[in-house]
Amino acid sequence: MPKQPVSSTMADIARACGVSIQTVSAVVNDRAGISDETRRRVRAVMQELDYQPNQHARTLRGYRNPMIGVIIPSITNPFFPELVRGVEDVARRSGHGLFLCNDDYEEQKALDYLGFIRANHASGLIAAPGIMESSPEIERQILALARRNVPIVLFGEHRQGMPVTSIMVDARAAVLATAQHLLDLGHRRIGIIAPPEGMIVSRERISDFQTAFATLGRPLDPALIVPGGFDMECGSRGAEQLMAMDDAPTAIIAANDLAAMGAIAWLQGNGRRVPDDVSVVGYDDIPFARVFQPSITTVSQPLYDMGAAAMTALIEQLAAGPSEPASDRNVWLAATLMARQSTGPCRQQPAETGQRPGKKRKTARIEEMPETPREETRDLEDNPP
Amino acid sequence: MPKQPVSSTMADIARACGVSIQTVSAVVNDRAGISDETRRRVRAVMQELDYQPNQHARTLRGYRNPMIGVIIPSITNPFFPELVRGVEDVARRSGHGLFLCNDDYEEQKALDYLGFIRANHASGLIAAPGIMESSPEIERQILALARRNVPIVLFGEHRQGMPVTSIMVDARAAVLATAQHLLDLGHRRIGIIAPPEGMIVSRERISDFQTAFATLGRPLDPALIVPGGFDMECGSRGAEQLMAMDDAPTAIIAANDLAAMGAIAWLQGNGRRVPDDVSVVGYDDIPFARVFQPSITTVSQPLYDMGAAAMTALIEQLAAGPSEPASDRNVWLAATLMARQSTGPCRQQPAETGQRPGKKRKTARIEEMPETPREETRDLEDNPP
DNA sequence: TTGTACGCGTTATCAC
DNA sequence: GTGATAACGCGTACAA
Repeated sequence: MPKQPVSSTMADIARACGVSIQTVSAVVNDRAGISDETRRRVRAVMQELDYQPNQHARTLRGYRNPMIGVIIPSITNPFFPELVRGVEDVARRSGHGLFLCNDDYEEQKALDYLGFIRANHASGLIAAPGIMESSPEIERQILALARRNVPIVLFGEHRQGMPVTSIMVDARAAVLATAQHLLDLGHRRIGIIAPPEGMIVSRERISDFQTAFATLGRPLDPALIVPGGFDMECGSRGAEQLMAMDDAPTAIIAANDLAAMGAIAWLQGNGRRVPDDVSVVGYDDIPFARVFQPSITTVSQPLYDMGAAAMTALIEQLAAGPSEPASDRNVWLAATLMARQSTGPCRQQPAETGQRPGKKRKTARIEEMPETPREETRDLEDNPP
Repeated sequence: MPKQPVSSTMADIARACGVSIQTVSAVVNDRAGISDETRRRVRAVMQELDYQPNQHARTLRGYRNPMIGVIIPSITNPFFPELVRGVEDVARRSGHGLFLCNDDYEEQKALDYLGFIRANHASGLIAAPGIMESSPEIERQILALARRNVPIVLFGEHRQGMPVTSIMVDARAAVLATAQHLLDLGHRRIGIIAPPEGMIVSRERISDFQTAFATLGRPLDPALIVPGGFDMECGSRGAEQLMAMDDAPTAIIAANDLAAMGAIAWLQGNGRRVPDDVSVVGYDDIPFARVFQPSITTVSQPLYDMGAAAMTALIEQLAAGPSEPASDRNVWLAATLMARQSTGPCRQQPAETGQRPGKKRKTARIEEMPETPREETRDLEDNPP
C-alpha cells in the first residue's frame, strides 16, 4: 500500500526552515518562546507548503478529536434537517465537525455507527428521540460512552439519574393554546390520530392534549382517539377511521404534520373540505407545514433551536470536564401554536347542548399562554440545480 | 488535561490474555499464524473489555481513514437530503462514515471544511453542484486534494481533463418529453422562470428546454424567459412578471420545484387556477413536489441514485488507486418526466393561428423518450416526535 | 506460533 | 529561544 503523503508534515516545515520540529509545533500552537523572526519564517513556509496539522496524530497524542457523532433515523425525514443544521451551526463556531449517521431505527445500523463513533474518538454524541428506547444493547453502549466521559445529549428523554443531558420541549402551553383555539372555533367533537405506541414522546403528546382539554372543561372523548403513526399513510387511515364514525369529529389532531397532511389528503379526496368541513391540526411545524395547502395549523417545535441547544450543551459539558454530574443539565424550550389555514370555524350544529360557536365564554388560564402565534419568517431557500 | 481512556487498547487485551500486543493485532486483523485456542481467548477478552480499534492510530500508521467529506450548501434545502442518503447508504456498506459540511454557498465555510477534511485525512470528497464555480481558491484547494490522490466526485460539472469524477444527469429526453407534454396539452405561449445566472447547470437547464421546443418545431419566445432563482420567492416574482405581460403565457416552466411552488402560490393568490388557467412545471422532483397541491409536474432527477452513484464511483476510485487517470469516469443518469396535476389542457384560445389543442399531430422523436412517467413509490416516512 | 523494534505526526518535558 | 527524547496505539517487518 504505497501511501502518498496527503499533506506536508511538521518535519517538512522544519527541514525547509532549518529549525527543529518542535519549534514548528510551538509556532503552530502559538506557544511562547519563539523569536518573531523565526515565527515569521516558519509561518511563511507553512503557507507555501500548504501545511495542515494531522488531526490523527493530535488525537493520538491525547487531544480531543473535534468531531461530534449525530445519530438520527434519517435525514430524508423532514423533521431532522433543521435540527441537524442547528447542531452544525453551533458546532462550526467551536471548530467541531459532524459525523452524520442515519440509523433508520435499525438496531444494527445504530450499533455500527456507535462503534464508528467510538473508534474515531468523537468528542460527543447527539442522538435523536427514542434511541434509548429502541434496544437495550444500544442503551448499554450509550451509557458506556457516557461513563467514559463522552458527553451525550438526547432529545426528549429525561429519566432521572442518567449521565446524559436532555433537550426538552415543553409543549403544554402551546397544546393548551391549541385546545383553546379549537374550542374557540366551536369544535366539540375532536378526534386524535395517535403517534406510534411505545415511545415516551408519544404518550406525552397525547396526555398533554388530554390535560389541556380537561383543563378547559371539555375532556376528550377516548373513543375518538384512533391509533396512528408519524407518516402520511397513518394520517390517511386515521382520518378514514374517524370519519366513518356515527358522530364523526369536526376537528382532527394528528400525530405530526405528515400525518396531518395524509389526513387532509384523505379528507379532500373524499368530499370534505379543510377547514370548512373538518379542521386539522398537526405537530412539529416542519418547513412544508407552512407551504402545504391549506397551510397547517400546528404545534411548532423549535427544531433549529433544539439542535443548537443540544450542541451548546455538549460544548459546555466538554469544557466543564468529567467532574460535573452531567445529569440535570437538561434544557427546556417551549413549543408554540402556529394557527394557519387548516383550522376554521365549526360549521356543524353541535350535537350536544351547550354554548354555541363563537359565543364568548370564560377562558381558562388563556392569559398564561403565548397567545400570539408568531409566524415564522425563516425561509426555505436556494434549491440548487 | 487528564485524558481518560475512551476504550481499552491492544495492550490491555494482551496483558489480560498474557500474550503479546501483536498477537492481539494479528487476531484483530484476521491474520494467519495464531493458534485457534489463542485466537478464541483473545476474542473473548476483546468482547469482555469492549475493545474498539483506535482509528487514529490506524490512520496514522498509514491506513486510510474510512471517512468521506460531503460538502453541500445546506441540508435544509429539500434537494439534498435524498442525495446525502444515497451517498450514505453506499458508504455504510463499504464501512465509510460521512463528514457532513453545510457551506451555505459561503466561501469561508467551504474553505474551513476543506481544511477540516484535509486535517482528518478523509479518504474522499463529494461536493454539490457549483462548488468549483464558486471561488478560485476553493477550486485550487479541491484540485490540490485531487493531486494528492484524494478521489473527488462532483455533480454536474464535466470539464475535460480535470482529475475529478462527475455525476451527470442527462435531462434532454425528459425535457423533450416535457415540451411534448405541454404542446400536447395545447400550450403555445410558454414562459420560463430562469435559474440563477452564472452556474453551468443553469445555462444547461435553459438550453435543454430551448433545444427541445425547437426540435418540436415550436421554439420558445425569448421574451417569455424572465430572471428567477431557486427559491419560492423567485418563483412568485417570476410568475408575477410573466402574468403582467400583454400576452401572458398559459404555461410556466420554473427553475425548480420550489420556484414552481412559489409561482403556483402567487397564481392562486391572484385569481388564477392551476392548472385550469395556467399550467406550471417544476424541476428536480423534491419529495414534496408529489405532496403539494396541486402535485407538481416536474423533470425528475434521481436524487438518491445520484448520491449512490457518487459514492460508488468514489469507492471504485479508492480501490483502483492513484494510477488511474480519474477523469472521464463520469457517470450518466437520466432524468424523467413526472406528469402530475399542475399541468392541464390549455383552455385559452391560441392567440396564434395553427393547430388546435388536443388535435393529433406528428410527434417528433417522441418514441425515443421515457414515455411513461413512472410514479415514484418511495415514501416520506416516519416523522418522529 | 510468538515476541522485539521501529515509525506514522504530534505534543510535552526536559536539558542546552 | 532552541533542540533532543519519549509517548500516544497500532501494524509490520524481522528475529526467536
